[in-house]
Amino acid sequence: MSDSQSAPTGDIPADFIRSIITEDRAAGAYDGRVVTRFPPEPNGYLHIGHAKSICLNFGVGEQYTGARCHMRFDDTNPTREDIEYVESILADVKWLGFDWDEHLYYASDYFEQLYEYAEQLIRDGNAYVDSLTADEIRDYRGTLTEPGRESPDRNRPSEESLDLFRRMRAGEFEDGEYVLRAKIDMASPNVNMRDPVLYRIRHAEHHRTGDDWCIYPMYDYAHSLSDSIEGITHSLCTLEFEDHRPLYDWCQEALGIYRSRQIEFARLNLTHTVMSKRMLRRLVEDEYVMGWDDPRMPTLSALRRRGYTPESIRDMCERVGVARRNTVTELALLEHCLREDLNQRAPRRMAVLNPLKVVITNYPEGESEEFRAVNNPEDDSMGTRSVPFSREIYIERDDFMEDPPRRFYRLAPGREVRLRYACLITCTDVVKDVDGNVVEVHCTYDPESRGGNAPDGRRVQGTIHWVSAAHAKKFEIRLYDNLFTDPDPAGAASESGDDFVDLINADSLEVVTAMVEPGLAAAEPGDRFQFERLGYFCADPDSKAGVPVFNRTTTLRDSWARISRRQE
RNA sequence: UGGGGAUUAGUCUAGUGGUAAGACGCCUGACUCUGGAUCAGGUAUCACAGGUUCGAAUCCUGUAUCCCCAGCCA
Repeated sequence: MSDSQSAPTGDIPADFIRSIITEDRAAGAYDGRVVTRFPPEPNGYLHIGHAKSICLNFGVGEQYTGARCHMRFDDTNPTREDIEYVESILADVKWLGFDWDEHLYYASDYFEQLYEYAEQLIRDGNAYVDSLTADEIRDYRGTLTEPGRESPDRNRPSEESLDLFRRMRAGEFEDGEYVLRAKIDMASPNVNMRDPVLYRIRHAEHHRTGDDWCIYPMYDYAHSLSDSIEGITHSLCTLEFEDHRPLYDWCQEALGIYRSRQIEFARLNLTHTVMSKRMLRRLVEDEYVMGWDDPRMPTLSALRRRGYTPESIRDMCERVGVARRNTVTELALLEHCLREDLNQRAPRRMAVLNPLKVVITNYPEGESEEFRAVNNPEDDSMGTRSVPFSREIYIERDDFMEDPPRRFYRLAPGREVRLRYACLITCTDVVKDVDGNVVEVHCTYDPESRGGNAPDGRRVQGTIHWVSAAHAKKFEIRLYDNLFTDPDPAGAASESGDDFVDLINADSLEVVTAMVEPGLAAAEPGDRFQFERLGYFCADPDSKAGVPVFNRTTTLRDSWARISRRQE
C-alpha cells in the first residue's frame, strides 16, 4: 500500500512537474501542502493556449489530496484591464469544469500589503526611488552583451527614498517622474536583475480599486509576493518567464517571506491558427472575423459557440502532456478528442447540405409514412425517433454521380443503394436542365425493403442519408474551415514578410441553407447533433425559436474523400 | 563563450546505463444500415561527432540547430 499522506488521488500523469510535486510531498516539503494558481491578467479573452495552463494548475489542485488551485487575477496594470474580461475569464474556467471554491483572489487586493513590503525593501536598502526617465533607464540598463551603469540615484539614502516613495503614493508627482527600483546588480548577465522597476506612477482608474492608488506594482514584484501571500507552493508559468525566476526568488528572499517555487513549462501552440493576443485582436478589430467568439477563433468562447465540448479540450490537454520543449500540436489531435467525445453523446439526425431531388416513381403520390431511426448507435439509452418519408426526397448531391469512378458506391444510374433507416432504391432515370446539369433523379424503391433490408438478403454497398421533401425544414447552416490553411501562419508570415492576415483562408466560412428533418426545429442554442455522414453540428445563439441556425463543429472523418483524392 | 532553455517517428509525450513505449496522423486489412464508430496489423534506433562501458536515448567532451531575454506590459 502507498503511504497515505503523500499518496496522490487517482492516476496522476507522469510529467516533470507532477514528478516534482510528488517528490516534494514525499519529502514533506511545504508541510505536504500543494497549492497552485491560475493567474491571468484581465485584459483579454482566454484561448485554447490558456486551457493548458488551466488544466495543469487546476488539475494538480484536484489530483493531490488536500491540494487546491487559486483563481487569481494579476490586475496590476489598470490601463489595459477591464471587468468585462474578469467576467469572461471566470465563465470560461467554469465552463471547462474547474472550481476555485472560495479561493478567488486579485493582486489588487494586496496593494496595501505590497506597498508595506516595498517600504521594508527601501528601509533595508534593497530598493530606491529613481528619477531617471524611461529612456534614461533603458540607456543605463546596457545591452545583452554589455553591462549596465548605475543610476545616479542608486545610493540615495533610504530615508530620502522612503519620503519620495510616500509622496509618490500621495500623488505628488506626475506619471513617469519617479519609479521604485530594486537594488540588485547592474552588471548582471541577466538583464532582469539590473535594478528592475518595482513600482511606477500611473494616474489611472483601476477597475477594482478605482482611484485609491496612483502607483502600481510591476508584474515580477506583485506576482512573487502574491504567490507568497497566498502560500502558493508551486507557481507554474510558461517558459518565457524562466529568466525572471531569479527575480521572483529575490523578492521573497529580500523580504524574508514565505518561499514559493516557480516552475516553467512550454505553452500550447496549435496548427492552423494564431495564438498571440496581438494577432487575435487584429482579427477582431479589423473585422476579419465577427468577434472574439466567432467560431473560427481559438478563444474558449469561440470553441464553445462552435460546439466543442469542455471534455474534449481537457482530454487534449491531458494527451499533449507537459514538458519544457517548444512545440506545435496538430489540430488533428484536438479534433480527434472532440469526435471521440461527441460520437458517444451526440444524437444522430439527418440533414442534406447540398440537396438533389429524388423522385421515387413507384411510390404513391400524396402518401407518406414514418420510419424508425436510431438516435445513437453507441448508446441504446438514447432511444429512437420516427422520420417521415414520402415520394420526393432530397439526397446529397455528392451522393449521386452519373458517371461514377471506381470504388464509388453511392447512387448512380442503374445502381441500388439504401436510404438510411428506410428502404432500397434503384436509379432509373436522370433529369437534366438545358446546360446538362442533373436537376433531378428518378428512382424506384423496393416495397419489400421497408426498414432497410430486402427479404431476399441481397446487399448494397452504399447507404445514404435523405430528407423527405414534403416534410423538410430549411435552416441556415454555417460551415467552418480552418481560418488559416497554412499549419503555421505566424511563422509563414514572418518568413515571407507577409502580413499574417493575407494568409487567411478565404473559404473559412460558407453559409448554406440545408434541408433537415423536421424534429430539428426544436433545437435550442448549444444543442449538439451528429448529422449522419456529415459531421457534428451545434445550434448557435443566433437561433430563433423554432428556427435554429447551426454551426458545423467539425466534419466526420471522410475516407471516401481521401480515396477519391488519391484516384485523381 | 552576454545570459537562460531545448533537441526521441509527420505531431505530441514516456523512457534517467541493459538493448526504444503510448497517443494522434498516415498506410493495410476486417467488419458495418453512417465510406462514421469498432477491431487487427504496419509506420524512429533517440540532432551530429567523438569518448567511457560487456552494454548508452540515458554518463563525459565537442559541434550544430531552434526558442526566450535589453516595457515605467504580463
